[in-house]
Amino acid sequence: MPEATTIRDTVRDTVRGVTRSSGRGAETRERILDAALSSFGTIGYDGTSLDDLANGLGVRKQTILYHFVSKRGLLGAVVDRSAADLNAALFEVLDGEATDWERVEALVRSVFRVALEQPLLMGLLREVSRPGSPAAPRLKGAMGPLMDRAQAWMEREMDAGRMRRTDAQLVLISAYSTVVGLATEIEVLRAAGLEPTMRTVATRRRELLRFLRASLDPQR
Amino acid sequence: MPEATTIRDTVRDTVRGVTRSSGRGAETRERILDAALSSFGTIGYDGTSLDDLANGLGVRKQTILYHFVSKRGLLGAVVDRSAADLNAALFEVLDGEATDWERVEALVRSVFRVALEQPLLMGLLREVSRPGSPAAPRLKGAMGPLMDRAQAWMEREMDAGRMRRTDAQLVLISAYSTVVGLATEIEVLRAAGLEPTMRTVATRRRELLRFLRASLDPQR
DNA sequence: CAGGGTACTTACCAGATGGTCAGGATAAGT
DNA sequence: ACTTATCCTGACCATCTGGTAAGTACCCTG
Repeated sequence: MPEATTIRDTVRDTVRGVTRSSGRGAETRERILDAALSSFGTIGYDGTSLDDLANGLGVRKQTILYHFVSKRGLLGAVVDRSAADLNAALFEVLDGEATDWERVEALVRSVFRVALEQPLLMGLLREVSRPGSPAAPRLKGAMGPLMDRAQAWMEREMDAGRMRRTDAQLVLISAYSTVVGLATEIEVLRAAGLEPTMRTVATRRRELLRFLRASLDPQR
Repeated sequence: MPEATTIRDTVRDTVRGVTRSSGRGAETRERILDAALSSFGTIGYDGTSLDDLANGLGVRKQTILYHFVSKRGLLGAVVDRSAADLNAALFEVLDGEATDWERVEALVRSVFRVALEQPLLMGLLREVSRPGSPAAPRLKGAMGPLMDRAQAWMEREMDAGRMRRTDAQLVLISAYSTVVGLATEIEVLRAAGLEPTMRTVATRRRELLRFLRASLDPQR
């Protein structure tokens, strides 16, 4: 368990979120972030104890505080990194060559891919988008630019008549909550004893696309 | 975990949990349940402190523990009462005279009415349908009969050819998660600075009905 | 080899938390 | 008047919480 920090991990760590000095501790830092994401996303922020988190990692609690100053700081870092992951996936599509309806479809597929590959991230989103969450403003700040960009694009499409004129923000939030709701749904399915299949997810995706088409397609 | 208490206490608690002699303390008990529902549904179970809860009621923490033995006991009582409210609303429809598709619509409208009248209840559902929630099995037990009844009815309809044959449980869970997701959505809307309107809710309801029709209508 | 920065730890703590225990007040039965 | 049951409270406590302070071990640089 002690796992003496081997010396040669030095530079080979790809720092994902905020650029951080890539020393020996970079790996530990990432491991803490991973565990924290998992814990926050399942048992919640209040339900997570730094001691438990540290024990699960074979590390002392003070190591966590060394890297992230405070518990809130840790939550902030987790939110930032997760938002960065989401942003990367979505900006890629927004910058891509797909246009019009294809782009909407590509966005939806991209989000669902992330949701499937990183279910923990969805759990975090659900936890953080709670009214009293300490990280709600942080999430808003981290996701804001993406939302603004998407909204601006939609409004350009509407101006050009390629999209039906509606409240872009409302549509975006509906789509967002559908995806986050999917995470809940999967958990409820598990609780009911059913192992969620691809079918559930595919159905939900089809539903969302149908909703978007109904809201946005100028032909209807 | 002494957990002992006297036999008399145990019996008394059990009795109090189910029926509830209408003594002087009944009012206090209900007030505690109301406040607990509100607190659990917003800041969550772990985020709720018995001291704070009691202070908000102008009562000592021991009063809460007197009525509900433990914090978990309080959560259990809150879940039970909320589930009873939901059950009452839905069984009324299931026992009503509406048939076939009308009954499905009546059920959906009934659920949405409850969600609008008691948003706190939706918050509780979201909190409790979390993977690690201490009340997850309790909720399952309290809502199980209703789900079973609905599922049985759907399967009868399928046998009679009035409903397309699908996995009834899957459809029910999807509908459930849509409704609970609505609560989240409203909160996110608030966080984004938009005051949620009737329109949001109506849109979601229409969407859910469309999904159900697509899943169940034998004509399609 | 001295000095400094990084990564991590041991020791410790003040406050909050859920919970126990021993009552006190009031009303109702006998 | 005595008991009994219900409802509520003050005093107290073990435990856990996030957080501080002061090291220790290690590498890199001069």
